[in-house]
Amino acid sequence: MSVRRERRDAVENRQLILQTAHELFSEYGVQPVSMHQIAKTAGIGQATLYRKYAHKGDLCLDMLHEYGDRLIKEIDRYLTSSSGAPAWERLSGVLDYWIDAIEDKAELLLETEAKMNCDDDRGNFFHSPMYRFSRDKIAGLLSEIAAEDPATDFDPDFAAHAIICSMSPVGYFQIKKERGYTREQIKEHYRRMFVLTARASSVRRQA
Amino acid sequence: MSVRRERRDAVENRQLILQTAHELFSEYGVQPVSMHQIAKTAGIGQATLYRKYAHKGDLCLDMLHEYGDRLIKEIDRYLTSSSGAPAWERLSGVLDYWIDAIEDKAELLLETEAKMNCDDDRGNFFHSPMYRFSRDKIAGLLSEIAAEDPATDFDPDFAAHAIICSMSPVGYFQIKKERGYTREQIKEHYRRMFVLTARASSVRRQA
DNA sequence: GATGTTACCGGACAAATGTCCGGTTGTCAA
DNA sequence: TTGACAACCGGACATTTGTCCGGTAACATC
Repeated sequence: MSVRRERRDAVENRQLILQTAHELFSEYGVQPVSMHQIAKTAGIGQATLYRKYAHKGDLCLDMLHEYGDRLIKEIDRYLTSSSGAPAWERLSGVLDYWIDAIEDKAELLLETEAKMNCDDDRGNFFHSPMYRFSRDKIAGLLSEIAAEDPATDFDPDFAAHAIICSMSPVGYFQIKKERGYTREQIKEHYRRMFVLTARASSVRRQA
Repeated sequence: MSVRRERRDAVENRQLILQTAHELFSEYGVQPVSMHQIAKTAGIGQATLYRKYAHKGDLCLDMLHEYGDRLIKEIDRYLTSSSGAPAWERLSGVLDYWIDAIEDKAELLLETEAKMNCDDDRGNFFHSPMYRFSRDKIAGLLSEIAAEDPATDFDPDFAAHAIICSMSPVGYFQIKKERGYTREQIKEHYRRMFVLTARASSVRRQA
């Protein structure tokens, strides 16, 4: 049995769905727009929409992919251009990119996160390239930092996962609202929490 | 205008709802049970249920309160009994309690978390005593640890919030499933990540 | 170009979430 | 005790989510 590629009409419908959803979200916001409304506006059937996207979070995640690809490229470029800098500084930079992404795509990310307990792989943020890439890079940087400091023996992958989880949109906006922090202040807090400790022990080691 | 206490029939209904929900959840699990089913089984109207609980996550959070109160007491007792131990050890103990709670109440917590983007205060986990208490205690322990090590200058409250977020049920079960970790292995990972670093720098300082 | 297979289409259907409103009952004050 | 008010009650209703199935059209093969 040969691999059959997606039918042309299916591809067209996918484009149509993404474009329609984008327009509706731009006009009314993400939360108020229903799947029914998207299908109706796009002029397609309900099932056609649900066949492509298991739920709204899944659709939102797909809408984030383009942005995610761009983000991945940007972070990659940043890491290349700053490859001479110490690991803690590069880690700090990556976390900054991540926080900017949360602010830029708050609504889509919140919607995605809300439906993330789905056991199926589709529409699960943890299977997205954006998460995978970020976790790998953060883990790599943590490894570099750990290599300089023999006292730290945490698992870099686990730690990277924990760091990303600690930056979940709900948690981010919760503390931001509660304390009235600006985006830059939160970046600074994350730096102090995850980065400066590493840097400090590294500096202390050199002394 | 005097403060009017909850009407007797309202109190009775609340008890009835909690008991009915508990029975249904025990028999079928949390996710498969609908609000309609709960109301019908309890023999009350749909609106009566929704008046008390804005959504299923809100109901789950209320069901967690009894457990949460017990947890708070346990942690408090533990902290009192181990007040002589170093701060990093007590922090480790608190995190263990928290992970046990995630495992014990996985379903209810996942349901609560899924509906947490609600802007209204009702049914928001971040306003629960369980979260407040844990954050305060963790922040206090972090302060103690930081006091011993002048190199760390993170904000204890912010750090405590980040630690709790990093332990969100979805993230917890994601990494657990992906790696096939046991509960004890994850506890160990969190220890290494958040506790041993502090301990190490403290030991290094003494040397 | 004809043909069989197969994925796709979308309206209709089922079920869950969330809201409204006329009727009822507990509670407070007189 | 009684009357008035406010909170509560619950069935019916509206909206949203998610699924089924008969019909249609694209793609591979001949």
